[in-house]
Amino acid sequence: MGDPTNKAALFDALARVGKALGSGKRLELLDLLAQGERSVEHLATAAGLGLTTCSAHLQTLRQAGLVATRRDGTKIHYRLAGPDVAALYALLRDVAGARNAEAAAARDTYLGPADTEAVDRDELRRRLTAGDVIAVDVRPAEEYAAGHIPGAISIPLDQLAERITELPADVEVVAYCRGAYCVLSHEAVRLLTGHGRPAVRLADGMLEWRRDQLPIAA
Amino acid sequence: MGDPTNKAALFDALARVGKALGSGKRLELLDLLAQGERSVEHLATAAGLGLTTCSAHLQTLRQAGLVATRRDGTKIHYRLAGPDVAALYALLRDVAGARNAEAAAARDTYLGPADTEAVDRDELRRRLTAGDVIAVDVRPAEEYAAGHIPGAISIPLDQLAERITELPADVEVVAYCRGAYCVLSHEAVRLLTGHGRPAVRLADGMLEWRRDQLPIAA
DNA sequence: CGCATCCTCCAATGTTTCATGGAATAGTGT
DNA sequence: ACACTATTCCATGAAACATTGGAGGATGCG
Repeated sequence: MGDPTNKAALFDALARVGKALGSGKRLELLDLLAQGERSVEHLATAAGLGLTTCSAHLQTLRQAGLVATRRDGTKIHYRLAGPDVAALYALLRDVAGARNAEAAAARDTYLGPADTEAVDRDELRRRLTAGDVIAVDVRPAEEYAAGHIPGAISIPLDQLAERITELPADVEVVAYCRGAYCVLSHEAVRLLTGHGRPAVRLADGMLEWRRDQLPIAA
Repeated sequence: MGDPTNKAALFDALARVGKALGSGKRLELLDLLAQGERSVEHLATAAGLGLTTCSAHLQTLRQAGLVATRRDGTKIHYRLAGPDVAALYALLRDVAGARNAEAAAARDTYLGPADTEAVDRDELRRRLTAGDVIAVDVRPAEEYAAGHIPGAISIPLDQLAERITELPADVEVVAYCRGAYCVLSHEAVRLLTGHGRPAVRLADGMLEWRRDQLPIAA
């Protein structure tokens, strides 16, 4: 009863998924894929990887069952195998942030000084329906196109400075991005408040919005 | 903005937690620790590891922040750093089972033929309050002592054959164990039905019971 | 204090993984 | 068929990891 060989085989099989989560580059790829499907080349440049290196990491993720592929002409688009994969990534991130001091320190360093005010999703939804604020999606345009918070407008961070005039000067902006560990909304709020615009950021982002199955506009 | 060095440092820090989940032995240790705290020696024998090897794995888990220690005399007891760690382990397990064909096959091989009937938690709680069934915790006695389903009695699997007479012959037994991937309840139900006793198993176990914050008896 | 227990640290070994560049493959367009 | 693009496969050296035995540190007991 309970053959130790089978038991080891089971845990080793589970570990293959764990191993796939055991590389910063692969986690970065998952982070990108959580926003929508992407070609290999796009992922490589976005994550700062060599093409073959990126492909190898994607193979690892695919063998673990975490991502799936779709062929479109000569391009191959990778995507997360399912919403549970995004949830796993988010939980790994949250556990690391809560339990691992180094991870928490790295997060705080990356996100920069805690000088930006944040609102939670309930407050955003309440104030959005009240017409009190304007939600701005500061992620790259294609991520906005792959799904965004209903009512939000898209101004990618790298266009925000030049397009700041598109925003009404007297309505508060709520900027959001990929997720709680994404730097874009922090930068956006700093830029906006630096220009004297009232701006806060959403405490998390699309990753958590999708995870909790809130409505999404396409 | 968004220093790539800091970004890499963040993902590498998250990856340290992922790496900790990238070994079958470490997952087995987490599986055991999810049932309650344990000494190093106990963990080593339970997982079939050398003492130093076990200690090394525990150090890895501790550095990742997934486990914590408590000294009691010469013994050192390890425990999960928090309930979120158990949730992370459970989700990894579930994602692997759902997305990775090898993991699913390994699980099915380990748990044996699907010849045992399962009930879910709602049904168990309903029938327990109705006095319709008797819940039997077939985990080792110390895991029962560390917390169990209210109303359940403890008959460890390795004592079940000799203590079968303690069970009323005409009341259905619901056996449960560590979790959905634990073999004990499967074996218990096979043993009981093999003796002509009416028995089913709980579809999951204490891991999921704790995760969903259901009441626990001590 | 001396000794036993329990565990961690250290060093050495073999194994696995990672990054990279070149070759091979699949699909597109001419 | 041919060139071209996008990606995977393969081989290689460098780095990281797992396992094991023995030394060492902390605690408890007589």
